[in-house]
Amino acid sequence: MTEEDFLATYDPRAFPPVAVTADVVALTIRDDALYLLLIRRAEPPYAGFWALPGGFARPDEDLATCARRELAEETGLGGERLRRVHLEQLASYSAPDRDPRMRVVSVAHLAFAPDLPDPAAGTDAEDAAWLPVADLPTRQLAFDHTRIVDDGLERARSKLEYTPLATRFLGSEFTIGELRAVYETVWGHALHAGNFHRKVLSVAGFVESTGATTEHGGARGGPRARLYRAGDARLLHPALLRPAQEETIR
Amino acid sequence: MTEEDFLATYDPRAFPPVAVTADVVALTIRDDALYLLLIRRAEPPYAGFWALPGGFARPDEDLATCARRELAEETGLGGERLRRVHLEQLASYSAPDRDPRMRVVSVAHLAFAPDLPDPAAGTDAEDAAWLPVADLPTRQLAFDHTRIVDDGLERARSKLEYTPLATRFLGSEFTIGELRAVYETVWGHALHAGNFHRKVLSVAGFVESTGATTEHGGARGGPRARLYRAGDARLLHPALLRPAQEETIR
DNA sequence: GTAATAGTGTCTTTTAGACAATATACA
DNA sequence: TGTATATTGTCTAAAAGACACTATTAC
Repeated sequence: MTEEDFLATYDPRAFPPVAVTADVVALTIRDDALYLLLIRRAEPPYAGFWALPGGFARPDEDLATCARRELAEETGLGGERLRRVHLEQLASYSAPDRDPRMRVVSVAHLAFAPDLPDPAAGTDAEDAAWLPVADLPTRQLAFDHTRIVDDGLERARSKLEYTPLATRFLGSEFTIGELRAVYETVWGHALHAGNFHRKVLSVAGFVESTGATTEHGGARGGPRARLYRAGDARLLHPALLRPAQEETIR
Repeated sequence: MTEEDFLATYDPRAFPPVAVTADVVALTIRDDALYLLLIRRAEPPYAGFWALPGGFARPDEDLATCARRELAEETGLGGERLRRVHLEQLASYSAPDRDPRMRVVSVAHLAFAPDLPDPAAGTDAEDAAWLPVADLPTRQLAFDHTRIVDDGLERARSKLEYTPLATRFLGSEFTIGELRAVYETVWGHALHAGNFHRKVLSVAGFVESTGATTEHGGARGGPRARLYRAGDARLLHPALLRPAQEETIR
């Protein structure tokens, strides 16, 4: 053990300063497309670039709390509606040069939200917006946020497979067709309506019936659909797997 | 936006100091039991307690590098043998009071290693040891390390389901029976030998034959077994699922 | 020989997926 | 009326799991 190591064990203050931020990859679905909450940076570094919402942890809060606070501030959301947003830790990003100002370790989080009002209304009018994920390849995000978003999207796709979190993109009551639209939007391809329907109902605790149906049929015709709410399962068993993509396996 | 927030955006140095450590939940298998690498702390806080190996990130290294360095230092491992150890990020732990000295955010990592020589030999003879995971309930670990270990164990169990990482607990060549023993040890229950055998061989890229067999049969009899090495799959498809435990689903 | 293990065969059950049919409601 | 959608039915294929059997080797 070097003397430096010993000192480190003995007193962490001996080490150079590090800042820790919580950043949030917040996803929602609008018009059958996936949207991501982004903030346009006003100040350098990366002034003018879009970046993930996030900020430095306050002394008295853990990073999950920090992430939820940042999300509340940027979306203008609060109370029950904020509580319905799913928030989980994604991963930490710690490349020494990822922020030119100083050493900043980011603990990224992933959020699933139902369609929300546009931000900035209630907030201090920063330039915050829900942008279509499909447009991201044409934009360069600040810092390493492109990588973080990619990781978040992959985690989201994966989470829909074995958890009931797809329901978090919807209101408290929804139809099987709306739930299928969430899967199709996040996974990016069409699913067979009949098989999906049967599968969802066969997984214990995924959804439970409300007994009611929609007021009207679909916009382009069709019968009224039954309404469901999220069930009590935390995991889907058996899971709802994406068709295997050979590329991702090897 | 409060002035404090603005300042934070503008200059992270305005925030109180935080230290960032990489801690490692390093697992190995000995005698059909799961072992965890622990360090006995010499200094307060938690002097005399067992703790996860870990330490503060140096200015020029990211946390994965830091975790691998810590693992190398504590195991006395290096070169090819260290490279064969699987290391992945687990999660970050950030409760404000998790370290009484100051704010310390830990980015925990998870490592799978083949059976290794006992530590301390080559190193600076700290009190480091591989301890049976089964004994942990009787020990109180330092800080929030019990929680971190629990999360690591659950991640390990889950990873064996859909990745070929079980092979990382073994040498470069192994029998199907040895691979099955890894699953049985990590999952904590017996598997059907015949069905496991067929399943492993049926998953593309999980293992590939070396053409050779073991020199001798099993210690208690039986034919020589064929030898395999890890294949090129990164994911198992279809996955090798644990029997569903009703408790974990709800 | 006895016992244990490797590896294979076979059958049943579960699940996934393709495809079809029917009923409902919008335009 | 024509079309889109919800829901259910049916059949096939893939996979999981139970169980049995043979061959090989340690002792």
